Amino acid sequence: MRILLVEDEPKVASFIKKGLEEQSYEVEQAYDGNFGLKMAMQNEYDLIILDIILPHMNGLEVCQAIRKKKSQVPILMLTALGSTDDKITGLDAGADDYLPKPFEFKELLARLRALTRRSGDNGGGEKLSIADLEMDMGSKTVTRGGKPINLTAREFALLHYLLRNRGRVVSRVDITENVWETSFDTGSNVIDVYINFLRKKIDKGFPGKLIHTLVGMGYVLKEDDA
Amino acid sequence: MRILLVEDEPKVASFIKKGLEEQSYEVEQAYDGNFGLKMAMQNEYDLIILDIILPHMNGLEVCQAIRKKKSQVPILMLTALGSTDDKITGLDAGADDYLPKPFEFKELLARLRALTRRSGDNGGGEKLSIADLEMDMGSKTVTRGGKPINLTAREFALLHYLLRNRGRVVSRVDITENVWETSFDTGSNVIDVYINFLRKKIDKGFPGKLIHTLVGMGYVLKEDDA
DNA sequence: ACTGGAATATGAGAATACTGCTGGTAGAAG
DNA sequence: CTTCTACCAGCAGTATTCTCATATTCCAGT
Repeated sequence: MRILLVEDEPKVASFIKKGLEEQSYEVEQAYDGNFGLKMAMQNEYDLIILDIILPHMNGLEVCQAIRKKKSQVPILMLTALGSTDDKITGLDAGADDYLPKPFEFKELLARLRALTRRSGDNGGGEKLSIADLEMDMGSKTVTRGGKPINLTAREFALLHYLLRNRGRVVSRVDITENVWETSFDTGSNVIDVYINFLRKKIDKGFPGKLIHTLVGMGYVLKEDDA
Repeated sequence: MRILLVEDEPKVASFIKKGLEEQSYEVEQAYDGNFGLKMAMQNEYDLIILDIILPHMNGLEVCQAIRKKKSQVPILMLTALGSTDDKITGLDAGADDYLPKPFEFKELLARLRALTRRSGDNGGGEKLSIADLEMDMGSKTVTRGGKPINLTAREFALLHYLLRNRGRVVSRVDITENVWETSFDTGSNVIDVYINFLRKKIDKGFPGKLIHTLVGMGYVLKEDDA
């Protein structure tokens, strides 16, 4: 879990950093707005903690700049200003939460957990399932109806993505970007082929298909409707 | 934007409801935990505002129950308790934000915007509806009166466009540009044909037509006037 | 009302796009 | 060297999209 901490007061910064590292978060720091924005643009973070009062470029501007880039990183705004109006400005600038100083460290942690829950930290022994299909992220194993299923890395990644979006239709573009991580359209049919692999391993021989095709739209992982 | 408000004090409830409706949010109410949970399960909301102190089942329990169902609706916890520990419990129970009473209404609005922005911009669980017709963008499914309706990609796109502009007349040119994405007039009648397809699927066999023709102008999706 | 021309609705089938699948290649892993 | 994985090419079957020809409806101007 990588966190970007943008805070100019060295004392506060190192306090937060230490505390977060104790919880085994990976923390990178920036000491002013400009630099913070640059780091946010160049790297991928799971969360950004942003002080409002910063040299060069204030937190609100940084926040807006990040959002303009369509980035969806959760942003936690941090500041000494406690009045309602400031909070509102912060939240409207695109922040996801707001924490007034002084705060208790455990509250920071709690809000952090709330913000990152969604982005799906798959570090720990997370388990995903649908119907009688189970995927264990920890041991990278998949079973259906108790039977273990052997998947290659790609197959696993694809199934993982489908599982994370179960019930939602995912287009080929979605899959390309999230599983193959190339935004370029190679004009190939790899995805079809892999869907076919998965079908053979997951659906074939089991009652109730899980992988469904929506022609012209994409694929869904869902239980057959009753 | 549909909001579920779970709050037992009538005064507070109606205060919030009124305020939200002024901002043209659609608000539904529940007066205790049990009922709130039931409503949350049976309907789709864009956001849930949950008081912690409730009769029958407190807000924390409701929150956990909702999360257990894998539902990702943003939840805003509301309470008189202001101490840090209570906030933490709330956030860890699966809430996305926490607002201590008394609060200023505009702060509630700001937090609301922050919470709904996220679910809105991932294009995901968006839902559109008119009368008893519902469209779920996530699973690309359409139902009328609860009955599932199968649409092809093109039909879905057309209905989506009509739904986004429900109540407004859209011309053939509008449709060509927005659904077919060609600004060129091919001189064909594809649109008529597809309107006809849609009619067969969503109007035929149901009481009350939704698709209306305005000769010389275009089409509208609207409920029959009483 | 009546009517003729324009606009829209509808049915059938051709044209097209999409998907499932097989077989094969290159390269990595063992 | 053999096996396994990732990927590509291409065909066949099928669902979808579109065209066209033919009703039907609409509406101004009698």
